[in-house]
Amino acid sequence: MDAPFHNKVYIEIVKKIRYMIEQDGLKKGDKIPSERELSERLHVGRSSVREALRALELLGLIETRRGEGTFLRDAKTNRLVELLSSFILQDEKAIKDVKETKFLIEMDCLRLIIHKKTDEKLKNLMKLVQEDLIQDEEFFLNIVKLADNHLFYRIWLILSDFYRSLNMDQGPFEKRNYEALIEALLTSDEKNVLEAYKKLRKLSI
Amino acid sequence: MDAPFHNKVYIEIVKKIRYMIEQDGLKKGDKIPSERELSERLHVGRSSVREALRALELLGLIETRRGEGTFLRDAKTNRLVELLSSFILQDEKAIKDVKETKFLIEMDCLRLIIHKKTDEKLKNLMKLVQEDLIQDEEFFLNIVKLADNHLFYRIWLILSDFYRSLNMDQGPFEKRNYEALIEALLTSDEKNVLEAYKKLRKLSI
DNA sequence: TCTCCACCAGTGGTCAGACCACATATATTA
DNA sequence: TAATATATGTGGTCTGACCACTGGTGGAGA
Repeated sequence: MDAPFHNKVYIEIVKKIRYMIEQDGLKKGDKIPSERELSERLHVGRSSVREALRALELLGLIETRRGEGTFLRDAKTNRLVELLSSFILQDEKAIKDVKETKFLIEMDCLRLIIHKKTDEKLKNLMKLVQEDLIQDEEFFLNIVKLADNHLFYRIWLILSDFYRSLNMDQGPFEKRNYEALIEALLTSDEKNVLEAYKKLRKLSI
Repeated sequence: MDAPFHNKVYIEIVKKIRYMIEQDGLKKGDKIPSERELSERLHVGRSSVREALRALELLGLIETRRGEGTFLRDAKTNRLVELLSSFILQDEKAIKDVKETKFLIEMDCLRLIIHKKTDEKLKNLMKLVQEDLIQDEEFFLNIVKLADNHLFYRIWLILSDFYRSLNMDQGPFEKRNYEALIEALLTSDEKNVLEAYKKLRKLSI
């Protein structure tokens, strides 16, 4: 119906749904119109609407509950990773890239933190470590958040999912390394910070 | 039909397609069975097959050509990053984050290059600069490629697109800054490299 | 014989309608 | 009032029907 010229209908629908979400200011957990309603409002067949929704679902951007409806989802836990990893990550190089990218971004975040006033929050994080309340992934989730760069945050989340799905042996959680990293951050000395990080990650470079 | 217990049919189909690809040893570019054939072989409706295929398509794992068929794509050009940009980046048009991220990634790539044997290619790049054949964007495209991390490459491409669309005033292309950056890279000294970069980008930090 | 072109089968793209399974709200009944 | 039955709305799936496009094939014409 809509654009037989170039784009496929379901792609148009994806865009329109995204636009709709933006317009109506929908948040995570909010309900989006039913398939039948979308079908009518957009003047397309329900099957096309479903193709768009299924794609978005596979990406983890929406969640459908039979008998209830379709809801926006917190993109944090997405199946995207599972899928892509099973299709892509056989490649040695790709795995290496994921790891490398994740570590480099973590280092960038550390650098960003140095130039911000985050002592208070760092001390809170320190407490969490000392009280054995968090481990590696959550620790760096906090770090990345402190860096206050939403893009890095999103990218890191995906990479972290990937990384987890690789089931790489990380060795035990050595608390003192994490404590040392925070201490280094509190000194605001880049060199110290990076050294602490490399020790934590057992990197040589 | 298949698993009425919990899983949705289209998810099962995704899995089976993946299995099929593995079994038949299909490579990128190869054709996968037609929608109708899959429908028969898997004993499901064609619409369910399509939902699965559309999802895989949106992920960039397959490519469909009307009148021809459905083909496996080079998984290396996955949509990981495009997804980030179209759904997540759009929400928070944090211009500052885009700029910051782009620059940090460029610096990461520079660091990566230092540890690789790329002198030859750097010298070629130097020639291009000297002969006025390239400007900023293409210059850094080369740099990012040299870093040899596909993930960074994809991310940078998106950021670069976005950055360009922001129409930020970059000032004139000062050739000598780019030449100096390459020279610094040839010295393999991280400090020199980063200083050259910061001068080029007029960064203070 | 060779070349060109119309035709046809196969493929993806889309729509409409019909069920089913499930969840919730509403009306009915004990 | 509380428990139950019904109605309605939702996603899940299948079927069959077209359309638009591609590529090959076979026949007409040179």
